[in-house]
Amino acid sequence: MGVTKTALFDVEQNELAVLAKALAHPARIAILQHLAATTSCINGTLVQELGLAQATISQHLRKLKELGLICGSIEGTSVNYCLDRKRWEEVRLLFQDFFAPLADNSEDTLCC
Amino acid sequence: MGVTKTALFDVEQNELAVLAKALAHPARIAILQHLAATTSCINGTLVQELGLAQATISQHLRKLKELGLICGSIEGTSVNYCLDRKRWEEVRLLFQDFFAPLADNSEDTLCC
DNA sequence: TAAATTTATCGTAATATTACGATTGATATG
DNA sequence: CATATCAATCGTAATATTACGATAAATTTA
Repeated sequence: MGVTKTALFDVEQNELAVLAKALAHPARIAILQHLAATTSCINGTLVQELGLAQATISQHLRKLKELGLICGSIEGTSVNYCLDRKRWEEVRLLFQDFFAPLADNSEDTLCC
Repeated sequence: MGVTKTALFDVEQNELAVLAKALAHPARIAILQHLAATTSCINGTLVQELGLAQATISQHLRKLKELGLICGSIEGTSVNYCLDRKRWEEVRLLFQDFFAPLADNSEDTLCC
């Protein structure tokens, strides 16, 4: 036990959950915000800015890379990371669609 | 070790991460989608629909309740759950703002 | 080539999450 | 009141996540 029962849910539900998991850590939120603001950065910069160990940052970057949210290109001895804007837009729309259904009929309060 | 270093990040980053964690499981996505579609439901219905054990569903519901996304009102021997629409809207805007910064300038591709 | 610099990966410890059976507590019904 | 019904909680096992030191791999520079 202790393992998510992926088979019980549909593709969209699993995809959303996996993406949410990628956002489920303040360091990864911070990394993405930083990339969105500066259009690029290197691992070393993040280590100084975030205050986590180099190995830890690298681990977070790998997770974001696995989901296609970012990519890195080697530049000398360092690596230049940036957002994958196409993927970013894709994910943005997925979350938008998830939250949309309730955006309009907010007048009837039901049990809350 | 193994515990998230919350103190290193600002309030918004931590809040987003905590909310993302709430969405980081397909069962909770499914529950929220269901509540958004039907305006209310009971634990028992979800047990049948999702195929997870009653205790597991209850655990997921508690997590969503803790974040204020849903609430339940007792109705006989069962509990009627529904979305907290005000909170839902709040969270929707938080994610919208998070994804917004990159929504426009998608023409320059950089390293990706 | 040797040393320095930078990132990735390995190994490991601490903690969190997921899942479920069993039990408890609360309300309805006979 | 006894029993049935339904959800919450407890206890526990399996797995995942987070963090970091140490080491490896790759590239630049002296």
